[in-house]
Amino acid sequence: MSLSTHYNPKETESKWYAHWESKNYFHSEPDDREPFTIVIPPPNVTGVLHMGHMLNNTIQDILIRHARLKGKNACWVPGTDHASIATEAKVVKKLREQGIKKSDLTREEFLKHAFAWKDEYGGIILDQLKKLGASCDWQRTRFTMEESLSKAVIQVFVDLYKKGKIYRKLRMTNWDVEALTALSNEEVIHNDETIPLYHLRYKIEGTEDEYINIATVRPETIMADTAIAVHPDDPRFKHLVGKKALIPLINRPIPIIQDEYVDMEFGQGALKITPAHDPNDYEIGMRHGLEVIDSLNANGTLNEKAQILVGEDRFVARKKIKKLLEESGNLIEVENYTTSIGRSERTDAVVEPRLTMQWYVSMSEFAATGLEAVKSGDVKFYPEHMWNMYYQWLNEDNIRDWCISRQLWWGQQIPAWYIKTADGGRLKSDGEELVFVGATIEEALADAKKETGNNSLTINDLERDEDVVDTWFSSWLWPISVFDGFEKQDELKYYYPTNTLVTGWDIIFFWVARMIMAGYEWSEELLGKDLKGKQPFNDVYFTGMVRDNKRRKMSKSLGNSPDALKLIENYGADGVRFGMLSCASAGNDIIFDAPFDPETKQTKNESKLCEQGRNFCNKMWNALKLIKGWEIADTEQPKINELAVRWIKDKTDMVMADIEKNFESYRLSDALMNLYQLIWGDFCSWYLEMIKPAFISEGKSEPLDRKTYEATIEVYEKLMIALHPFMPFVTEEIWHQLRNRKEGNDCIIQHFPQAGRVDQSLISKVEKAKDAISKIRESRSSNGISPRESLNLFVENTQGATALFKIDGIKEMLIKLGNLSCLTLTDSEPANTVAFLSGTEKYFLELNIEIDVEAEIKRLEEEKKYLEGFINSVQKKLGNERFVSGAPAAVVEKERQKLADGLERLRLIDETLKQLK
RNA sequence: GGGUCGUUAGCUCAGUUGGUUUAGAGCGCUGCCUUGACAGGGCAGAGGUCACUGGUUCGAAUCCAGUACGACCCACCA
Repeated sequence: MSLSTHYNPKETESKWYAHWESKNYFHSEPDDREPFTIVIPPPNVTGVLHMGHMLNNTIQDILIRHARLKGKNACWVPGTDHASIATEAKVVKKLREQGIKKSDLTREEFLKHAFAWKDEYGGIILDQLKKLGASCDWQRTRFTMEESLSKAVIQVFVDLYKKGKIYRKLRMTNWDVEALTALSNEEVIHNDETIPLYHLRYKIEGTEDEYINIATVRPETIMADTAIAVHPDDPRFKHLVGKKALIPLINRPIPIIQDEYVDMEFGQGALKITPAHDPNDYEIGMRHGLEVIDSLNANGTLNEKAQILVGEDRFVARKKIKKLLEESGNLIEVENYTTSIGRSERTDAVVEPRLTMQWYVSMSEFAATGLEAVKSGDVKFYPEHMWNMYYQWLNEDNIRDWCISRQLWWGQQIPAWYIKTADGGRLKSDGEELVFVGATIEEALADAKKETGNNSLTINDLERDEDVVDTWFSSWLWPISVFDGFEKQDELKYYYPTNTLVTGWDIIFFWVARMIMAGYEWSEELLGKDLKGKQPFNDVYFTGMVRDNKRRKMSKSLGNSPDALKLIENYGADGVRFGMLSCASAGNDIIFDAPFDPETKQTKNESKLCEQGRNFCNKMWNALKLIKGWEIADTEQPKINELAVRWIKDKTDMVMADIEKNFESYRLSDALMNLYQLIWGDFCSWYLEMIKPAFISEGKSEPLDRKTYEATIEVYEKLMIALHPFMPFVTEEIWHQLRNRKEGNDCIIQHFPQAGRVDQSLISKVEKAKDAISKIRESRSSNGISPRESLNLFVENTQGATALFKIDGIKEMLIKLGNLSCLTLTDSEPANTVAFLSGTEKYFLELNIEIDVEAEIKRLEEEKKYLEGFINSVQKKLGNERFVSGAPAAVVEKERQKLADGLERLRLIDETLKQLK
């Protein structure tokens, strides 16, 4: 069988993925092995794979495959998130395109459409993960809105309510006027925007031409003003305090009050107070007992309380009122002003502060638990400094209660009921609506009967809260609920706590912190004394954000993200995995190198790093081709091969120790580089050249001895297993090409190579030989001698040289890789040669050409200069009494050795220079 | 306003708790090498006063302080 010159990832990848799945290698069931568990950060069910997912999931797959090769019971649970706002927005948009309005549908009808949408588009992203090679246990695929997970949400809600940790309250919240729902603070993205700042004057009541001036960016809200505030210490306004000002256009009088919140320096020094439309104004209003006038509808249009411009959208109203104010003479000036504007993360609508009744989770206890979990080391962060950000979110000064209700349909409906009254309202007590929380309506009814003493109540008298809970209120249970842990604990007992969470730092509070809190809240209740730890995961590996070469976050709207699937098509999944990883160290944002095409204004689906990954696959493929092309004979193993085999085995073992260390500290890109250099550099460039049989004639070469061949295959196998977590497809393919395998003997389930004992002195001797070979090549190169021309080489007969060449195979190695006709120890400097140093050995290469003595002298003098500088620095160190007495003996000894070597080298150069001159 | 991270070769980054000769990798660049595994390749080479200023130390890219620049997070912003 002949192999093509280029590795073909396409066929190979689909072939092996199907094979692994058919063998059920990704599936995990509890058994007596040690588990290694990862739960996927569930992507949005309607999402498509982007670069962030690629990075994230590549890392998870590496950890899972590594654990599997280490003999652990590896379990990677995949799934998707229902992403309430984003998905609902998409569904609404699609229905609108079909001419269906959400408001014309019942809740049930809408959900039917939403689920139909989910069934059609949901899961695309999971199929895309398969292309990447993700070895998820697909039989365990979960969805945050499926029955079991929804039941858990309800159970947890009821539990927290009973524990007094959930409450309902009227508060100023962030309102998304497009999605028509409240948002949590974290769902609002603040960015600086430049907008007009309007300076207005309000006439003082009872005067003809006295005014008080204010500045506002929201003139359309003036009709809801209920006061003007000035600073108590501000002399400019002292005489106005207690008087009333008239709101322009509608002439409603409002009091002028004093409050320390006002910044005297800003704008006009006086502040209009609009309690319904600004959180700070609301606070001030509360302090002064001001009326709250809400002049905006939920959809952002002005209502009848505004008296004018009723029905206009707030931004249209802003433009129109500017004109009206101008006409009425109340507009003083308009200036451009840069301020931060909050927009909805999901719909990009400018967020409106709005006073609404919402459900909250009380966070102070949760936050303390969350902090302690990380502080105590139960949960470890990689990189560690993420603690700072975590602390900043959770410390008692910053923590805020979590608004969990959303005015949407796509999500788990809040399990709370109210008692309907005859007039269509809800039964109140002390002005507050009576509410009953229970897992079922019957439970709520029982409570209602008890509380009201009215035993004639039936379920028909109850109406359920319309709202659903925040998506994160289901995903914070993910590490428990994916194992159905709230219903039964058999699997939870085995898999919990999970091992590593791999996620972006941007959701450290949204998700990571809350999962930790949920873990501490419920795991012990569920697992009791069998608990292995309350934390949902032991380690959190934070990936960076993937950015473009201008350091902008990659996003669809900017067009600066390459198409993830196209990249896989172009470079193979292994190539892309290599590319992603080689620029990703934990916690640092990664700058992905895809070039920008100014013509299409899109990022090209090209990447130098992925190309390098593809080339690496090709390199390994061709090494395989070389080995498989050799004829094997039962001949005696030549000394050079024996040495080469010993060296590559030791070198491999040595690197395996580094790799293991790097895995332990999540230095995955370092581990990959270790392997890259070992395979490409040591194995291909050096080892294979050392053992490569001599060429005889066209298409024919000497046979290779069987012993070397077997050893080579063994080493190559080891390399493939070690590389498998990073590049699973190419390694599986080569694994099968290396030998005829029995059914089920696959790379994915081998044992990860152990680091063994290593003969350091052997390794360093071969390194010396390699150095001498490079120097021979350099001499050729700089003197214009072809590598094909065999040359004579002499070595100065010293103790060091004898020791080196005593090693079986070293001499042959130099002859073979340096293309020498002979290598001779000599006591005198041979004529017509160029000299070079390797270590403290002095070599003389016979070039068979006229030697340019001048150039040679120049070269040596440069080397001498460098050496003198070096010796000088070492001598200075050793001449320092405090160094010699203060530094560890080993360090001093090393310096002495450095000096001795340096001096010896200097002597040798001087010697040659003298001869040349 | 509070905080975090970063600044090392033209570019993207390592540098594992201060000592591996006077700092490494990949890409890019330069020279040479094409019928013999691989041009998606080979060999060799050029390229860095480790942002700056002080300090600690026998010794600093590495530790400390300050400065500058950049990125980000939180809060506030009429």
